[in-house]
Amino acid sequence: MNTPIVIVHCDANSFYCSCHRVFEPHLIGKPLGVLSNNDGCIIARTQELKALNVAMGTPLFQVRSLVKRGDIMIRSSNYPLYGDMSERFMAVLETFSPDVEVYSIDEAFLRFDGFSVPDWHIRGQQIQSKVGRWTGLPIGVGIATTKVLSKLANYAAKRYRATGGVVDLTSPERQKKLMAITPVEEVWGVGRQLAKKMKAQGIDTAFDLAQREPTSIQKQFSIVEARLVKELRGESCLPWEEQTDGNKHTIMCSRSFGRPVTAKHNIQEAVATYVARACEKLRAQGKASAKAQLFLRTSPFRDQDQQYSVNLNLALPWPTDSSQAWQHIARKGLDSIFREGYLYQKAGFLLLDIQDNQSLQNDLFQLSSTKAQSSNAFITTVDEINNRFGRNTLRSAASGFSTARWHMKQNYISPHFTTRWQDLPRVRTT
DNA sequence: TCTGGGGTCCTAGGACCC
DNA sequence: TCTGGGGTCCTAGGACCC
Repeated sequence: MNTPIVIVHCDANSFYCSCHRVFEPHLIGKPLGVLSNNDGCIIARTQELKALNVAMGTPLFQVRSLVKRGDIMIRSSNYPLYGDMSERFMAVLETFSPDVEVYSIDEAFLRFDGFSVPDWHIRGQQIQSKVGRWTGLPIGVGIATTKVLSKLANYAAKRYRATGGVVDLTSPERQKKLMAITPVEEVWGVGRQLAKKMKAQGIDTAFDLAQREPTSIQKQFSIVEARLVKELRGESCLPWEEQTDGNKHTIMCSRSFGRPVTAKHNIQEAVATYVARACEKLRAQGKASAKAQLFLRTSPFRDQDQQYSVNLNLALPWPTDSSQAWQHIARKGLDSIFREGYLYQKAGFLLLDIQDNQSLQNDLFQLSSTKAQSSNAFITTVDEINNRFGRNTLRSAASGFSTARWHMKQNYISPHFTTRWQDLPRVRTT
């Protein structure tokens, strides 16, 4: 008999918060929130914080008094820490299956193809326990035969405490039971808008959705929702993507400013910084691009102010990973869209149509090959130095200085426990 | 005073071509 | 009175995800 393919979905509970707790154990059991860039709003919450009815996306200023009183704890986001903890997490998962699809920084699908496992629930507990012991991260584990069902299983693992964080949903009877009590908006891929439309048609639960014909769902919605129905019925139709990163179609770098910005030279510095960062990512992936977008806008939350939002398409005649080429055209682009008199809040640079850098045509007329090579050698050296000594060690003068007023706020930043030598935790013995 | 950043995929509609 | 049809490419916008 063929062993069915089993898909196990693992994700860390309150991942960003849990990363902080690993290195600051006094935060365990406390209501803890992690802030977005600029310390703007809360983007990750522990159970204890959720219990206090602090919603996702709550602006910091609305809970400032709770923070001051020590009722809740907060940390600025610390992406180097999360990235490093994520790698450790994924490395543990890879000890269980050779097929790991890293879906996001804090979750992954494991595929078990041809494994004969006597008890999936026990296997799930083993995964959970090993990740806990090796990384300190608490995780949920959902086990089923399709991605959508395994996500659903993991939802149940978090929602129902008695599960201990592990749910085996390989049996059709258990699938039915769970789906019947699960609101349709909890299905992966059904957001607010879709849930509203579906409920208007009497689709209230995951089970209701699974009962519909995929063809009629496709007519009313789209092929995406039709696939969801099939997956809920146990028919696997979402692709398995082992190398999800490294094959991006777009690369974005954008930031809100620490405070409103009016001066053109500040915006120029910010844009130069974002362009440089996006091109760095592009080179790190060995890719190039000929199309991009530059955008600039005021704060949509400031009703009292004049609003301005603009999105400019940029194109180069051939794909390149050269920061200088993109800097040049982005600067000209900014000249054409910048308007005096607005309180700008955010800018960004988005590279589109990312392609391999291998087969690129050199521009025979513009650059002699020796000039192209020396420019390559220069930028490679800059990237190497920045990799070794930290981002922005070497940067273009156009990016300005780190004290600039448009820079991010990070008032609650924690040490880079795992990625900076001087921040390594110390252990004392007595 | 203070409201994130970075992605994906799909559809509709216009331009253009034969 | 009548105003092709189909294919492709591109873009904008909307929905979703973490």
